[in-house]
Amino acid sequence: MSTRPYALDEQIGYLLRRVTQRHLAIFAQAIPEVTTTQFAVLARLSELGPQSQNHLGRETAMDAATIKGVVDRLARQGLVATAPDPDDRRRLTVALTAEGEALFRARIDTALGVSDSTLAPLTEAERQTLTDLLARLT
Amino acid sequence: MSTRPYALDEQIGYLLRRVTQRHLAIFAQAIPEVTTTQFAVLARLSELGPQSQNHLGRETAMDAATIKGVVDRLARQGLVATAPDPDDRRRLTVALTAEGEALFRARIDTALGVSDSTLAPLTEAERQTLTDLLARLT
DNA sequence: GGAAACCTGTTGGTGTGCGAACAATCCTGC
DNA sequence: GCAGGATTGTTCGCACACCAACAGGTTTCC
Repeated sequence: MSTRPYALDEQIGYLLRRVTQRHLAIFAQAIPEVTTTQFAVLARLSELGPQSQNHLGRETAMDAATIKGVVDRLARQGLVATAPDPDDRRRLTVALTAEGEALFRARIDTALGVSDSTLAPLTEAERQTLTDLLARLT
Repeated sequence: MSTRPYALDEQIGYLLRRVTQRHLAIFAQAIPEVTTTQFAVLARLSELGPQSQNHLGRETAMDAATIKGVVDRLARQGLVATAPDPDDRRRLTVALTAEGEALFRARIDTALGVSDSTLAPLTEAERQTLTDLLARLT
């Protein structure tokens, strides 16, 4: 019967949750208009242009049920607009509105600053190391 | 007008969300009885003994509203029990049940294996580096 | 050409997370 | 000894996040 101790504070899942908490708080403080997930959707739409809702979800790492809620809330704010795809009647095309594009552009620098603030306790080299290691765990 | 590009895939928040997703999926597969947050509560109760509900929340990085829901669901499963504190009538003391203690002990090794699986793409040295860097961002 | 397989979006249910507001209780300072 | 302030737990509302089940539409492949 093994009794390896379970050090909660050293578990990767617990650390991820706590760092995420801190990051979300910094983001919400800096950019109150939208959430991190909503901003990710704006970024991808700006980068890739109009996308079907499910495809947009895959591009932003959200399942079909989640992306629907996010798109609905963005549409309610007038930041994206949806339209049926004439070529495939199952699809719903999601596009940035002028307002959504404007908000995204206006907040890019702030959003990059949020990432910097989150990583503030680390040196430049350490930030790069962390980013690289995390990218290998996706 | 600056136009620094916004590389979503390199933003710390997006990376944290994706790595967390992968970790939660591995955990749910390996330990279907409870969630990661519920397991964290079991771990802290096992480590510290009975605690007031709010204090337990602080020890597991959850606010008062969140810890209440988690404790309620654990109580519904019979893994923890709550009792009023005779010395302070505001307080609700939360304690592991025998069943909760047994489940926690029985799943410790599996839970440590979940952390290993999450970190599987990294070498031992890289895992330590990542854990140390994340710990400095809490 | 038509059945099977697949894909798209929707809905309902469960479980975090957090802010804000509230009532009850406890503590502090005068 | 008591008024003001702090703490504890609760509730409500909002926003992810995922599973499972479903209905329609499209593709594949015989």
